[in-house]
Amino acid sequence: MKLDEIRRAHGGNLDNCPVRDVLANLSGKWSSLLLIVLAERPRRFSEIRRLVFDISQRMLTQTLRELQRDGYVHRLVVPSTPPKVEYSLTPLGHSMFQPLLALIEWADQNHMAVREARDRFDAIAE
Amino acid sequence: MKLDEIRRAHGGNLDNCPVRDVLANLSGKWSSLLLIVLAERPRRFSEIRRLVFDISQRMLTQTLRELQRDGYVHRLVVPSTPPKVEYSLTPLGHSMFQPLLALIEWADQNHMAVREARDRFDAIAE
DNA sequence: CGGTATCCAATGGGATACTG
DNA sequence: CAGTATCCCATTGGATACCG
Repeated sequence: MKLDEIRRAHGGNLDNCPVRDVLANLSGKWSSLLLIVLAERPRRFSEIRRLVFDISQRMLTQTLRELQRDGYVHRLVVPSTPPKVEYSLTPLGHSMFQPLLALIEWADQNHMAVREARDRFDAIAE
Repeated sequence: MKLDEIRRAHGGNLDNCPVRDVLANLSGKWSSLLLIVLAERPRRFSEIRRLVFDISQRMLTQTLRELQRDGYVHRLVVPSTPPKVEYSLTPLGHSMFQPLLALIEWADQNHMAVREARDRFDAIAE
């Protein structure tokens, strides 16, 4: 794909633009972290909460709903007492997670380079 | 890389977590769009503004600064009258753009699947 | 031309309390 | 257990005016 095609997809067609429309919902504070947890294996609500221990209950519910709405996450309710709810990645979710994982691995490997760039920038600016 | 390693990198080490620290700055409303424009070729301030025509001057300046601070973007001032400022991707920026582009292409190719998932979700919820 | 500065509205997100 | 509901604060981002 050519870069100018991607760029032009944005012009004149703002709400439909894939970059804006799709990536926007992956850009939240918690989305990628929840996807990492669910890509490993299906998890229950309380399990996810323990793993991402500083997320509030409100944001966990809300972010899972958004990911479910976009078709990345499946929500399975097991009616029992107490109720169980299991979250898992859909095929679409797994498909999307492949390129996302590449970006996550880049972040992991180049974390220090970014931090050093920041320190240099801040040192000059003072 | 194993998923549980990525996940565990988050636990107990919150501010240093690469996922949070690096991806957070790529998650803004304009970051990926500006990176797409600059990955094509270097551009002047006013050029970028024309291409991403609905960005405000304030957000263009601010987002470019953040990308520059993290080491993705280089800012070259040509002192002339009128002044010229050219923005371009650094080697680190080009390196990061490879996995980002894969995600952008995924978004482009699966845009409709995501929209359909949304419609189904909204239809059930009503 | 390429910015800053200021003000304001909208959104994101945390804390707490309550519920089937 | 897995949520909702409410309130409130912090951050994001848009509009406008001004500047070297």
